[in-house]
Amino acid sequence: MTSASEKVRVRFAPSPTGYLHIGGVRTALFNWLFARHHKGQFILRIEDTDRSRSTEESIQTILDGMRWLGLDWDEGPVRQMDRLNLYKEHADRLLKKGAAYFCTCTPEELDARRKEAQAKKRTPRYDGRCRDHKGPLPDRPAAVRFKTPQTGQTIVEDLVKGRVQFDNAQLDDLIMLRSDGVPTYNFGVVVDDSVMAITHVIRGDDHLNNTPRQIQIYHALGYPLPKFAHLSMILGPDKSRLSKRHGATSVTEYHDQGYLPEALINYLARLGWSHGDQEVFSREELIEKFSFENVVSSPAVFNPEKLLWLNSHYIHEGDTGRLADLLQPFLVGEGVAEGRDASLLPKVIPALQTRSRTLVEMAQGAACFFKDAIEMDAPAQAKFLTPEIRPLLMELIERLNTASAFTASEMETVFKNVMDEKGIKLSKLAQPVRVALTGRTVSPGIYEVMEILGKDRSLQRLKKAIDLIPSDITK
RNA sequence: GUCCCCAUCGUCUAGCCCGGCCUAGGACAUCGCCCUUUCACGGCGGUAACGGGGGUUCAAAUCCCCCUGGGGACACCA
Repeated sequence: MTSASEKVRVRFAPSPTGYLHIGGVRTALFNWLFARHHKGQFILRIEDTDRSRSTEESIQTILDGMRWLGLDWDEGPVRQMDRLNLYKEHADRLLKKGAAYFCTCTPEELDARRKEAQAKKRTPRYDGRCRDHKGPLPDRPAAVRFKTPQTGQTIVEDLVKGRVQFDNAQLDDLIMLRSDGVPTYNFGVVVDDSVMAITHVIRGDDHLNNTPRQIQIYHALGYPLPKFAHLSMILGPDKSRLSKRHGATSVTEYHDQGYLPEALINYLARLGWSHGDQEVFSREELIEKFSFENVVSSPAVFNPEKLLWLNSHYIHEGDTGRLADLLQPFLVGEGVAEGRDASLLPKVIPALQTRSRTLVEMAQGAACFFKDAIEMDAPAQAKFLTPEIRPLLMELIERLNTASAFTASEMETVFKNVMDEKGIKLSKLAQPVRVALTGRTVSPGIYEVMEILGKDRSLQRLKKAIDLIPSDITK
């Protein structure tokens, strides 16, 4: 598709003003997939020119998130604040050409005019009053504005949206350099994308309106245009732009809630892109199959349920050893002392894989195998550890004591015998035992649980459970 | 207020570009059944959509126009 001479170079350019947003991740992912598909380069650029809001901490969060998801970059992170002279040089070029000019309007003045326009329901727009200012350079701090062509049209050929037309009369003169010499977004991107030889600008479609202005800057600078691809927004359930009030929107939260990176990647890839009816994709398949041909142009509602389903899918299929590693911190989170009885993990994890949708759930289910004192779920206790079950449990303990071996199959035999003799169903016995042994109503198969726990701990817990049963004075 | 984008089941989407194979397919969720003398997993089946109106055409989810609805942008934020 793309010849070797025009090697694909794309970039993800977040502004470090907060956490790494799920929408940002999707943009990063599409960039990354496109780069990897074309064996091109993926570059990370930090757009930190908003000095009041950018933080080091945020940069760190972004890098961590990218690493967690395996979105590795080939160059960077490049920081815009490290290259101020680059923007200044470019601004000077335009100033010299007469394609830009100094503007001495103060932010306060501009703000007041804008507010007034909005109040009068008029289009807020810079009126160009400094545009034709002649004479000596201003003696007070001045911003540099771009002299946007006021006639004709600018056409954006977009890989996702198609051909989009804008009247230049619609555009006003944007500020390129603030009065302190720091570039604004629209100027910074153009300079950097040009200098960094970016071939495809893939970003959120909230930037589509900025594109004609940027195209004019490319023209003025004499730089070739990259290809553009504007991805539709990710929406919340109420169809407004996905934000914090819709729930978790930061990658960190998904990590902390026990999601697997491959689940998030898979989910986000399918949000706005498809490959026929396929739902589950490995990273390699994604790289192989990704193309803008199949990127959808309409916005998509974020569906946490489906993400959860994918996560459970990947947990079901996951490699035990890897899951064991990933689970570790979550076990600690459940109060299991670090590095404890790690030898049980190879048995515990497979037993829990089909009943855990997240690593948090898995850790919750696993905790009872590692702790001395289990946490008893109160409703479960009330429901299943009842006086009428006491004799059955006592009988069971008796039999287990004399069981030849403490294996799952032997357990089954013991249970069978009790059931036959007492004429009860397994469900009658299994749930109370489950609660006694794990403190919960959901656990691996009950025989399996006993085998993993072993004879001593199993019997101990059963006895303890009997002690918890209220005495049967009413009967 | 101006400009831009978008419009298939509740949700993600296939189909649309190159009209007929669409009595519109898949997935998540939901409902029901089955499997399991345990909790899950799993299997099977059901409910559910082309926003409205005009064209064009023998034929429109598919092409054109309008309306409506939703989203976004209009900063010395990005």
